[in-house]
Amino acid sequence: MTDDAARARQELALLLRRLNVELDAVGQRFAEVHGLNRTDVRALVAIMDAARRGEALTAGRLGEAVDLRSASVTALVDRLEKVGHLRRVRDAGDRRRIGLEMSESAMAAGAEHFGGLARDLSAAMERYSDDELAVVRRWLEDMTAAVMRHSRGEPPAP
Amino acid sequence: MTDDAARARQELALLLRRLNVELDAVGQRFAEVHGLNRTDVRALVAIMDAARRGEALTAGRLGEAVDLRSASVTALVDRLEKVGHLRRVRDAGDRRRIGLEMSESAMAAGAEHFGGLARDLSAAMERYSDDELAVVRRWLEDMTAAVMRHSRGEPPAP
DNA sequence: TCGATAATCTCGATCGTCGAGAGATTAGTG
DNA sequence: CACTAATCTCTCGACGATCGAGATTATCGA
Repeated sequence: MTDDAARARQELALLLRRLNVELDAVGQRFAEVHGLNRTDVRALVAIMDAARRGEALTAGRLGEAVDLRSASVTALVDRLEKVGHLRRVRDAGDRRRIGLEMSESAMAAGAEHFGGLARDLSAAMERYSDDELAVVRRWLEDMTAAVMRHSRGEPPAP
Repeated sequence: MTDDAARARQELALLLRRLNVELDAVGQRFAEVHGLNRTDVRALVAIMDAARRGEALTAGRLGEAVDLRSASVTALVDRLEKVGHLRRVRDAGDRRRIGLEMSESAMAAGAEHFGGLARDLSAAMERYSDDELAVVRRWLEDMTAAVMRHSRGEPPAP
């Protein structure tokens, strides 16, 4: 491979990092607008994702999703419930469990903010052909796989 | 546009978010391995980036880079200096200023961890042609621009 | 019923962040 | 040259998020 090609790939890695930073800023902005901290946003996103899959997250599973201990989850849910983003709902089947349901207002705010971003991104992709988007898709999947392997300390190429 | 095309673009947005999460996990892992918190890592990255540009970050500019007040920057630099990742160096020209220099060990640890990731990513790009990488590059730049516009509350398309 | 298990909550302590203000140094002005 | 304003960093006290340990409530099997 040429030096040019190597440099081009390094530049892509830097561009990806830049995009990563900007995407983080979107979450940051959402947090500031709604008076939330980073963990609160991650929790709401986790609950929304679960809802999209048709599951109702329990307090315990939320703790796993955002990597917090039970004491912190209680405080987290207290915060979000106090400002009306969340409801605690005792599970009818297993009454030890606490189901977490997002309020309509929080759902709407999330959809407005992040859904709006998804729309903007989608609109920015309109100028791309199906073939081009297929290349991007493959690249995203390959990069994700490479990052996951790196995170687990596994050797690079498959 | 067809529904299929719209769904394909939404899937790309989701893939991007997934990759974003995995990249965050890499930073998280680095933090855990070295006993640092998230802010500490962001600070070290900011200092490394500045060093790569040939600048020596001052305490004030570091605060701007990671969005912390001066009191927090002092505590941050205290932490990093205590474990030997950083040195305070009084600026000779303006003796109010404190220059921040990374220690060789911290620089090496960062290069090993994040440089290794960059290598893995680069290796995963070897299977792509120049044309394909050009498409990805354009896409990354377009997405970054779209995200930045969205963050500033500006209308989507250029 | 009773002990084991599971899910959640309470309490006290620790750590990161902030606002306000102090101390030190420089730049500008008469 | 003195004096004031501006700039940069640090100190102090307070607040909030998180954690570990243990208590509480509910379920299940013997």
